[in-house]
Amino acid sequence: MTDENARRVRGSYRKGVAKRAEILRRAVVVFADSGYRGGSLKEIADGVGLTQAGLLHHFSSKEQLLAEVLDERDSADLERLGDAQGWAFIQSVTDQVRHNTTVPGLVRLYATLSGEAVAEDHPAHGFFTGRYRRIRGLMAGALRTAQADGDVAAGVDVETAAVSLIALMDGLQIQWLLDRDTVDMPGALDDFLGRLRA
Amino acid sequence: MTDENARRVRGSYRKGVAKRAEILRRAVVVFADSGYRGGSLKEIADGVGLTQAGLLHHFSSKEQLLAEVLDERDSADLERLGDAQGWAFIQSVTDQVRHNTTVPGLVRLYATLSGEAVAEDHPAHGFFTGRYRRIRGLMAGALRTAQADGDVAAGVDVETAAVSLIALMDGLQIQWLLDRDTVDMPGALDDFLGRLRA
DNA sequence: ATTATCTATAGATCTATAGATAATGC
DNA sequence: ATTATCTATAGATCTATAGATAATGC
Repeated sequence: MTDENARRVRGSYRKGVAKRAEILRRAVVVFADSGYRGGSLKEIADGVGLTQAGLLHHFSSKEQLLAEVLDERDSADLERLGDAQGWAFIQSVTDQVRHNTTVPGLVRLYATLSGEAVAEDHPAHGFFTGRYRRIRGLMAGALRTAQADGDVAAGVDVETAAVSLIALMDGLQIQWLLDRDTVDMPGALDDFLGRLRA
Repeated sequence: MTDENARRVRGSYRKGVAKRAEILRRAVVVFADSGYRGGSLKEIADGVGLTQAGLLHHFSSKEQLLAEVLDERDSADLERLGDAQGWAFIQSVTDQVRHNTTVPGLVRLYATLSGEAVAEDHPAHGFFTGRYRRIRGLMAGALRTAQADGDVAAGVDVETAAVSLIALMDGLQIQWLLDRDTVDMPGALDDFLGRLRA
């Protein structure tokens, strides 16, 4: 009875693991350029030297591929943020924004997908709703600590400032993507943060 | 020789004019919900009681329909802004944001399309690039006047403030669309403007 | 033996065009 | 007579599945 007939599962070969990672990297680029709806599996598959059917051996559906792209990017982002507290956390966010100016592809991924995902039936709708809620919480907590430390002015409403800070970053990304020479993301952010300082 | 053989052009019938306007209204809703790429002519046509081919009698292509939707919305927005100067202009912008909370469909149209349109080959790419450039100019001008009038603090860099103000509004829209109960767009905007005041 | 990948294909769409018919109004 | 709208269809896609072949590694 103990799995006498059970098919032995061997797991992925080395080649498969590498290809899977390659697909994820390519999917980021394609979804960033064309969105989820606009980007096709064939385009991603072509970019990694597979047929579209070959790609679906690694991911069972387009939706699952998107989910993995988002999860991967999300944990990478969280990792990069580190575990700084208070004002140091806010500073690490501005470092992130500065870094973002060197990776327009990733910036475009979030700008494109978050726009698409405001539709309630979009597969990433829940992801973005949860992500914003989480980031607002992190940001509000950091601002609160910074305020207690005397780094942020006493009059600042941390909940509002958290929403606004995130909104500012998102909105700057859109303008920057459309006009990179004119829009100075880190500059605008520093300016905003300067007004919050104690 | 003077148009002896030229086909006489009679122009649209009353019914046609009305249908055309109806299509434009419906296209706003569909493009807002699904974006340009995701929204189909059939969906728009169904919504106004036409076949997809019937719709294309009024607009020669999907791209032309989008262009007309954007032009129409743009002039409606400009009209609504009025001709206030200086701080009064900034105030009319906050009125607009307050009004926007009652028309989520229109908010979604811009949020969805501006995300899609960061792709350089998107038919609305040029529209949004130009639109942001124009709005930044209007906003910077109003802030400069307000500063001269003593309504905005002397230390404020109006160019940066213009970019940031627009970015804030756009970013707030995304968060608000995803979480309408949590995000207070006019509140966050007032808070930001309060920090600019003299 | 199991995984990786391919070819072929079903079944949905989608946009745009051609050509026929119905409605409108000089 | 001209506009409005329909049916039919060409020609592109797209995702997902079935089943065959090639590559990998117990």
